[in-house]
Amino acid sequence: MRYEDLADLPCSITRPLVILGDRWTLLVLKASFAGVRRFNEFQSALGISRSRLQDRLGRLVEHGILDRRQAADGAHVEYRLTRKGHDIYPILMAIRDWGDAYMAPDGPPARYRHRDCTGEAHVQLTCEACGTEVTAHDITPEPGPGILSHLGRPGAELGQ
Amino acid sequence: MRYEDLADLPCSITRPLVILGDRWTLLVLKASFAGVRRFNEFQSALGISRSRLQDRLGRLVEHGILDRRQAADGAHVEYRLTRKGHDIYPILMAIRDWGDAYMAPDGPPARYRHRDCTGEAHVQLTCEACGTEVTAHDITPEPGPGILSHLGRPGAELGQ
DNA sequence: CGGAGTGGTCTCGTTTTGGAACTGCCGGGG
DNA sequence: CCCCGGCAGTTCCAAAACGAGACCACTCCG
Repeated sequence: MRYEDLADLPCSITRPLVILGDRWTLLVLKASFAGVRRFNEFQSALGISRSRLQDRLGRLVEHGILDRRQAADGAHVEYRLTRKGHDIYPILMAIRDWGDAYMAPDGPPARYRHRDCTGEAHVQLTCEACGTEVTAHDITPEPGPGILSHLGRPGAELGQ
Repeated sequence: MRYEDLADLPCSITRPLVILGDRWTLLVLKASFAGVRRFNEFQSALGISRSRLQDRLGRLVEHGILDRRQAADGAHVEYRLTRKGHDIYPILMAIRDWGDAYMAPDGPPARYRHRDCTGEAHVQLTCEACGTEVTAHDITPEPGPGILSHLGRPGAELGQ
């Protein structure tokens, strides 16, 4: 089985991971959220090779996560987050919370503050019905509507 | 620069990504949360090659995310999530929320319900001071204590 | 025109990956 | 006891992904 075929599985964790879950993609997006927009800027900020960066940016544009456009002065190109790309932020913040908890022995390298009140922002997994914060132990997955069209398909035994 | 050297940067997004951000690692963890514990079970659930699975499991054990132990019957090996591994769940749920929003045209393939009240669980990025939900636009990163020890180091220009 | 800066491409040697065959271990049944 | 099947883990090789650097085409600016 090829890795890309996983994108056909009816799983909302697997499908994004086929796009985002490789060596550089989420780091490129992290730079995007930090305000990086230009090719050379990405390259020097991340230390990624040019050909790899080209590949990753192209893939993100292809999936509608970044938008590639000529800048106002016409002299260079800009890669900017789309709405879809902007909504990836909670994923990066969830990673950061875990990194702060387990990989930052000297304390958090950065604080991510709410601009309005200077409080720190954190990710919470909450139940939309009762509002309490939940963990993996409190969750039971069950089939949803999106799985119906996949029931009799080949490969349906993979994933959950 | 080698990819693994990124782990030295003082950034709580970059450091976890060096461990978790490759082709299979988060999918292995997704299977773990779904109750998969045995080598062959991981392999048939994911379609990953045996050598790759061996590498990924070993790396996760090495980082204290999974615990490798002999099962009670002594006949086989089990890989179970540690506390550190268990805390990765919000990352997967953030990915799922995004996947449900943008990669599930037929609706969510699965619902993740709160066992106590059957409400659905979702990830929120909230300000711990004022309690409101925030997005990337509302956040201003600033230096934290963990960055001090890295100020004069080589490579400090990378990251943000 | 010439030089600097841009995004992007090409090539080459290295590393990572996928697939499948193979090993060694253990328990159960004859 | 021996054989067999299932298990985790290893080894091998071809293919794909990768890093580094040279190279190209274009645009602005003087």
